[in-house]
Amino acid sequence: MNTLLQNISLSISEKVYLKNPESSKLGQSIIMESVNLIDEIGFENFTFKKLSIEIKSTEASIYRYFENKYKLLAYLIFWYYAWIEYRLLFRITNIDDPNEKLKRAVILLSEEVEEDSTHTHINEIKLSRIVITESSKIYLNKNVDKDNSDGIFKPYKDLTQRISDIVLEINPTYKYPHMLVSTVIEGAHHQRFFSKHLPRLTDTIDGEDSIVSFYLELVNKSIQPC
Amino acid sequence: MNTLLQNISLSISEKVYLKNPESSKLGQSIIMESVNLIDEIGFENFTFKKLSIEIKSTEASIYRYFENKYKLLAYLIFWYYAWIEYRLLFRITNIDDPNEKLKRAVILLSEEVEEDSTHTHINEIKLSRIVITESSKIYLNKNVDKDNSDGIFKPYKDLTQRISDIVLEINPTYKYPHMLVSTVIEGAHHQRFFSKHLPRLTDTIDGEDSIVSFYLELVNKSIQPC
DNA sequence: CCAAAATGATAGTTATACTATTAATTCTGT
DNA sequence: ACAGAATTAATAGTATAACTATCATTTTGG
Repeated sequence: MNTLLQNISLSISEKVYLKNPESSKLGQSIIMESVNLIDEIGFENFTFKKLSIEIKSTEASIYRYFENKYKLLAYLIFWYYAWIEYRLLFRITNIDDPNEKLKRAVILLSEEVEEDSTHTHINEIKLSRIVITESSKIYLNKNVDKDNSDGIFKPYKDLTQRISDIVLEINPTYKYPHMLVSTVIEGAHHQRFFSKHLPRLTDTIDGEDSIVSFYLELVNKSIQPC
Repeated sequence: MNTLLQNISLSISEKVYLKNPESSKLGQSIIMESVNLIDEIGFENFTFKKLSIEIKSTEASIYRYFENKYKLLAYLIFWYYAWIEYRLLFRITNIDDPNEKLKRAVILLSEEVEEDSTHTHINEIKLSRIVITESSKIYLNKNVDKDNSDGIFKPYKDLTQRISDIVLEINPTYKYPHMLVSTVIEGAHHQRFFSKHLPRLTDTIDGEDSIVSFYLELVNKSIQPC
């Protein structure tokens, strides 16, 4: 998988960048260091000025790649979702039982990312923490409709659609496949955050990842026709 | 209920304000107009400068009530959750069947707010839109642990706890009551937002509020011991 | 090796997020 | 009703963020 990942490039809408950061050393270091810096100081405190110091470049140069820091964040988030979809395909190839496919999908969506494929210049562990804390900021704003019509949410929609299709394979009459899947994706992020910072909103059980267990059970029961 | 609401004051941690906005005309107009302004232009574009113009006062005066705009937002969000808990108590008094109580709670959490009690100086319809779009911004940041230790999240935790208790009345062995309830609260907000801006992530069904139906079914099935 | 493209260095603009000071107004208790 | 206290208004000022513009320097590809 790692060897494949370095050869394919995850497709992200051209509307999120002015110049493809994959296309140059500088662009790649913008991506790599922005992940480190956002993870460290949080998106609110993150500025292009600070990033330019980290990468020993200038604000103006970063602005040649991204219009503003929200677009850069969008790039990172959608890179992540494209990466998740890519891993999903890997985990379900050659599996025929749709129940098993769905189980693997839900685990992928709700488990903690611990794997950092050293073959990309992005630290996936840090990026997954950024996704948990910052991802909603790319759509919870007044630009969402324009961004959506620019197609930037495609990787997210594609992932949701793909898993919804598995749900419908199991139960073609289930009425809310997309809501179920987007509830799991967003919910898993929230529960991860809550378990760390607001544990009273969650339920911890020794010796198990209760976020994974919770969503596995929730999805299973929800799609039963009973 | 409205007559009661004007007499009780919803309890919000004193840590979110410097001076209680309920205690003066100026404070009340800060609250009232901030709801109008945030709903209109979004929290990112909202500034104390703009608010001061709306209320025909000054930035400095607003700063005497709230440390910064995040604290003001926190005040609004927790006012909302305290209001929701208050309405919950009203809707479930004299109901004995825990299944009916839970049903009413889930409806309250997932339905659209259409009721504006003219007896408060807060427009609840606008506030509910603010909660949908902006509420996560009060905890998805680097201050969350300090804010939490200041107790500002209490109204949210109280509401979650109260509904979790109903879940446990129905099924005392259910392992994830808090996660289920917080998933419904946050999820309902997200689904409301998606249905308006990213409908591909949801499922719309003619003639019904599919967000309410989805969460009613999800909760019901999840807590079945089967 | 030369031209074009990319990057760096620097400066400047506007807006935000505050803090400080003093004057004017309003409230409170006797 | 009035003095003193508290609150609010008016104004100014600082630091930083979020850009834009210009020109010099470096890198790269044919």
